[in-house]
Amino acid sequence: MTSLSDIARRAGVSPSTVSRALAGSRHPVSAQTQARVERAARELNFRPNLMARGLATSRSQILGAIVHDISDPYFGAVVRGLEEGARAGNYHLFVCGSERDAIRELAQVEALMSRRVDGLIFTGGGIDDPVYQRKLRRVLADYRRQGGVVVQLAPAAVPARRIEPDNRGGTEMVVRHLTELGHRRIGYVTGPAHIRTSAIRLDGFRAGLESAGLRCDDRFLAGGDFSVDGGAKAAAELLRRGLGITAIVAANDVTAFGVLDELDRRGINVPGDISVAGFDDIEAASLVRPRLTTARIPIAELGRAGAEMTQALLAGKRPRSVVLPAELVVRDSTGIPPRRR
Amino acid sequence: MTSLSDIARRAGVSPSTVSRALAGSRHPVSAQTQARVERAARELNFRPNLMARGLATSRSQILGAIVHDISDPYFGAVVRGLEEGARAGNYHLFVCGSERDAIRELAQVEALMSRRVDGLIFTGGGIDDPVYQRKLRRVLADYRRQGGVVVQLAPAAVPARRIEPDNRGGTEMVVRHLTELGHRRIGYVTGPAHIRTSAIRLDGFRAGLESAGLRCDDRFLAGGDFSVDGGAKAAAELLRRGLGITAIVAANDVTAFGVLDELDRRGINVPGDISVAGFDDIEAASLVRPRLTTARIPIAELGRAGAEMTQALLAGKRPRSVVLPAELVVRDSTGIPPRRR
DNA sequence: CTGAAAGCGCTTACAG
DNA sequence: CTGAAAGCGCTTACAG
Repeated sequence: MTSLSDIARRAGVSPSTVSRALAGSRHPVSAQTQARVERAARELNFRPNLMARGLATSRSQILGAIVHDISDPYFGAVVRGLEEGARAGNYHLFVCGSERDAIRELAQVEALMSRRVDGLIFTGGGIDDPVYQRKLRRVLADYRRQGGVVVQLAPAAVPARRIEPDNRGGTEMVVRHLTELGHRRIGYVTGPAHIRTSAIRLDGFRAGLESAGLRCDDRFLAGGDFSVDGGAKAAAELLRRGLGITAIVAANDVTAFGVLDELDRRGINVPGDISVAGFDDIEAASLVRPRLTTARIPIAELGRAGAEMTQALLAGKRPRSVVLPAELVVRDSTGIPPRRR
Repeated sequence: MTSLSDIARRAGVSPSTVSRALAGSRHPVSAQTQARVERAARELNFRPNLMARGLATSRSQILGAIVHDISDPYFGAVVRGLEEGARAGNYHLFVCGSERDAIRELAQVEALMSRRVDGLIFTGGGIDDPVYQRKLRRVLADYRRQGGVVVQLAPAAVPARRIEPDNRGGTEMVVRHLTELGHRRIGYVTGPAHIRTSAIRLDGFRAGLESAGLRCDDRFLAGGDFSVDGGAKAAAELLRRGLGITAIVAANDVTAFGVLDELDRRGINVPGDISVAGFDDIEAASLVRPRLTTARIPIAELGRAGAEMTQALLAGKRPRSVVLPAELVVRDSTGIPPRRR
């Protein structure tokens, strides 16, 4: 592996000068020397060792992202945005999956800290668990003390700068859409119980019902986990309860896909018999049939903005936390309730 | 930031000993010392600086993966498998998107090399472009010379150990399925022209037709790019040509979704009027309507196996390249051709 | 089993 | 504008 000193020798200058010429230092270098060094570097195919540079500068130029599930299309889109934003600022991106597990998430944070990532980005909702939160809080305090910054692109379980979608408002909008269509018996499939996002979207659901003068009966709630399977099972459960439901709101699109699938399997027409709505507006939402009504979040933009906010923090700026509005997208999966049941 | 020497001081031993105690060295350490060091490390909340370790050992314990598009569900699943496999071997994973662009891919490879990743994994098909290939070949030679290993989870454009799905055989199977149903006029939507995978799947398509005694007319081919939009446009193009097509095979599922969407928009019944099939069997394939007939690849397993092969190579083993068989999954999007046109 | 020393490949005050 | 020197935080022969 060719190193700085190899270039130095070939260019007939000192390693210090090579470093300054190649690493874009603010220290002046004569045009002639600059050219000679660049030439030598090119000829020797020099690739600076970024671990060495990182050690010397105590800046890794790496951003660490923790996602709940890398194969979930929502996180895929977020990561895409993050990568764009990171690349634009000359950062690399580490992606770690937590599987929404507190232990694993802590392990990933520790690992990222050992890699000395400059910024930590939590892309999913925080985990509601006091023990975990206490530990995380302590670890992040350490991290900040050493100069790290942390950003969360979802409701946080510990203090952190945030860019988050309007989970509550978005869900309320979806519910309002349904109540305005005339629905009164609306079921809800939650997200995983221990994730903050789930709680907030559920709040939105309740608020939506209330503002339509409806009360929220717990029997209309079924537990999901942001997966297709979870959605299908929850839909089955809601039907089993025989509540005369005319609409089902799912905590996210993926869950809604499971609901649609289960209803289809049972020959229940959507939206003729039951309306279905989701949350997120991932690409597949307009590919399923019927096309899914949902609350749209600008997912990739969320990622890009997250990377930018992280870099702003690293640059010493004080960006404010922001809430991104959700937008109702009405497609074919919602309609007026059936005449009578 | 607390370092090895801090621990050493607190435990009353030398940094060398701390290193040996904490990094799982094969060098013996007395049980007593071991305990004292571990205690000190715990008390001081020690997190070893992996950049420093990497610099000293010239092993980063990082695997670098290059994907065509991180938000594509296929690559999402591959990355998930890769991460599992990497974690199992105590490696971290860097993920970089190339957008199927030769320039950007080369830049990502260079970046990963600068990070001194131990292994390089190309997850998508190689790019068919002589200039790019020459450059890549040279860069990879450098990389291997410095101890790096490279694995490709798809048809490679340059020499590399591979684990690849049976792209040709899988496509042939899909075509055979259609010809056995009675289809004779079958359209094909290709993948991006410069990607090797596209060429091989197209070969499979042609071979499938031939073995059914049909000849492949280029008018039945339309160019796609592995995107929904590309699939939709290609379907429109095929219809515009008025060839009396009764089936469309798409180079991948995502493309097939676009085809389905376009046909639906035009009120063309699938599979009543036209059958549609894809390739990959990503999760969404069974969520669209009609459910998509496709050739299944064990995507996440491919990723896991890729990470394992990379580690095997790093351990000095000589694993053999393997082809993973594809499996025909018949769902609702294919059926017998309509009586007459 | 333990430690002192050199080295990994960079950067950056400091001196000139 | 250039260079010598020290340092970043580890590991690992080498000596004992």
